[in-house]
Amino acid sequence: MRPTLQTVADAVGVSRSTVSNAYGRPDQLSPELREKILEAARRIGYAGPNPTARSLRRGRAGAIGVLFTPTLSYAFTDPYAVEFLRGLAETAENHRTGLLLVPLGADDEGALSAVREASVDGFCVYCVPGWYRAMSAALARGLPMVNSEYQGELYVGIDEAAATRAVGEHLTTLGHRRFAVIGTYIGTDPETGPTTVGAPEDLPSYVSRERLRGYRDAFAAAGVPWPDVMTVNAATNTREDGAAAAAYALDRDPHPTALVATTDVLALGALDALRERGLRAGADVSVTGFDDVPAAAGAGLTTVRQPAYERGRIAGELLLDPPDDPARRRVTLDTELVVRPSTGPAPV
Amino acid sequence: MRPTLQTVADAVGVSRSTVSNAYGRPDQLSPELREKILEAARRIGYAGPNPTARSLRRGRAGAIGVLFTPTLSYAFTDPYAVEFLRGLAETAENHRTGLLLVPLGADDEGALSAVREASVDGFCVYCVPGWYRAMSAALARGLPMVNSEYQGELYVGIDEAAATRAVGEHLTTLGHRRFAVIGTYIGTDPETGPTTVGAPEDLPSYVSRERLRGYRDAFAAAGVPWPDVMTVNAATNTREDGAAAAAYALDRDPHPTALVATTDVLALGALDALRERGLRAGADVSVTGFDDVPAAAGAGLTTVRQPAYERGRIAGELLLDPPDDPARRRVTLDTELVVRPSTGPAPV
DNA sequence: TTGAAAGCGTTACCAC
DNA sequence: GTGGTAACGCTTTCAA
Repeated sequence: MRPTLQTVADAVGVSRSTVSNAYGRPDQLSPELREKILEAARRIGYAGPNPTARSLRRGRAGAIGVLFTPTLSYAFTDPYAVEFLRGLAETAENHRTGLLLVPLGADDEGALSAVREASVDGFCVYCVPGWYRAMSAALARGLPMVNSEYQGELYVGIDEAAATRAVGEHLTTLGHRRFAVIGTYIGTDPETGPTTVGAPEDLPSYVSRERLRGYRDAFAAAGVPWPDVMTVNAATNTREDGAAAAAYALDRDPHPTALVATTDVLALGALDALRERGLRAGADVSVTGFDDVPAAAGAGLTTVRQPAYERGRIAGELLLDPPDDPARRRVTLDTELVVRPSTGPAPV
Repeated sequence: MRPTLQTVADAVGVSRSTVSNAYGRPDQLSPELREKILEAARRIGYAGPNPTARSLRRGRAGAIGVLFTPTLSYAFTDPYAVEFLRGLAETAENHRTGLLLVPLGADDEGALSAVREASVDGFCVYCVPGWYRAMSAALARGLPMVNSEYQGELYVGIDEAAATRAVGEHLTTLGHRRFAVIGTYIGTDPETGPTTVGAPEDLPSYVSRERLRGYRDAFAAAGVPWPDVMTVNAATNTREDGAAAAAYALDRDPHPTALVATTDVLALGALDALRERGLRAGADVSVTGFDDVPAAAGAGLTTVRQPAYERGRIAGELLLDPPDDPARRRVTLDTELVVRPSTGPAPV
């Protein structure tokens, strides 16, 4: 049987409380006794108080739960997500708090129970669509929760629509008038392919909705009504699906002169699709992304820089050390349009 | 006060056990009663059994602890580590198990308590030097532990020395005879700069030790004794420190014709240093790395490909579903020398 | 099908 | 400085 506090207490001939104090409140007993207890523990093979029992008793788990878009492993394929996590991890570490990556899995029921079974003091929700039931389950736990997408009590985000509006204006200024928008969660069915988005406002995913709003407004300002804009859904936020979605757009006749993707990963895929067809980015077709992931610079991709690391860091801060002033619990960070060679004047 | 099982039991007029069954063993009570209980819970605002209490009672935490090289956030800056984590996350998810990233922090004492306070069912230790006390603390917990570096009961790794021997032979075959080895944890002091490694066998870090052994053996076979090989320590596994270490080597006269780094990240930094000096990689100076991270291909870096994702996946498998056959609990994966333009014949 | 009782391993409070 | 006692919130026999 594994040793417990009691085992050690018996061995030394003191009470449980004293052993407990030896670990948690060294000032409550004499250094000699403490050393004697620790020594006995070592001899017996007692590795210290059981963390779960301690958590239960103390009412604090010592970890915050991280909810990521359905599959956990996906988080690590997305360079933006990795940066976000890095910021979050840093804050957590400073607060001596663990990060529990919650295994949402593919099925809804599993995700629900995973959220309900997570021993955490709060949740950081990232990139989980609002209609996903796991979100409500997390909310129901009644724990602090910071969300980068919805406007909750704790919030850190960017003005998504303003950012994409800037991208759209950049393109219309360059003379573009035929656009294709490539994004995830913008289709009625989850396949990669053309779709019709009546109005961006109706989209269930916050990020897609806001970003599309921005594009639409910019295009409309240049006289291009939304129904004339091609929209292509990407099943997942991967380079492959980005390429497939772009392929669809490029194979129309006439094809769009500008491909605007809602993420860099999709945009990088779009560049792949251009290359395959011998089209020159920025000359034959312009391409834009969003996020400014590390690979974007190398690919010469015009995009929106958003502070991923900062966003993660602040999310952690909000969760672990919320400001007293409610107003400061809602943070909006700045973004910046980064123009690179993937965009250029519309071909005549 | 937060509602508990009892609150719900009282509200419905049943016992705690029945409410517990409603959640954990639906087959133990009538569907009607169950629905009635769940409904009451919803009304009261009870989000389901407290995960910590459940863990305590069941004796299972439902998570595995991940121990990463001192700073947690570092894990996310290292592309190899991210791939490893992705594999681990996938396995964990399949087993409906969480991943607890343990906040080791910078100081030793903090790391110890972090390890002792982690509510987990096992540990996956990655890239934590053996002399780091957190390792012993993890060991002392008496939980299953998989280590990619040391030969424990559960092990998944590669033949590090054989892999670097192949790199060394590649270079000696190309005619190189003046080498500089750049690596982390190879210096007596933790600064970036020249150091003397009497014998690789004496290094405290398993990975560095093994990798240097391989280089030494290959160089020796070509008639270059170890003391003639320049060794430069890199304080951290970052591109910056790789560049700084390479700078030192390149600024000697005569400088080495080949820079062998123990990781790709360091090697990419070395390429930066070459570029700064107007030296051509593969022509003036050859450079090699280790890992084959995504950026290595783009940089034309000769390196050793090792299955990072697979390594993480298997680590998880070993922890969560250990094979009955003890022999199969120790896995060694294959590596492959990938030759790219960063290596070429030694200049005459 | 339901309920009573006995822990799981701790910590906090309050006497001594 | 030390030790009793009572929770923390749950699950699990076992008996009804």
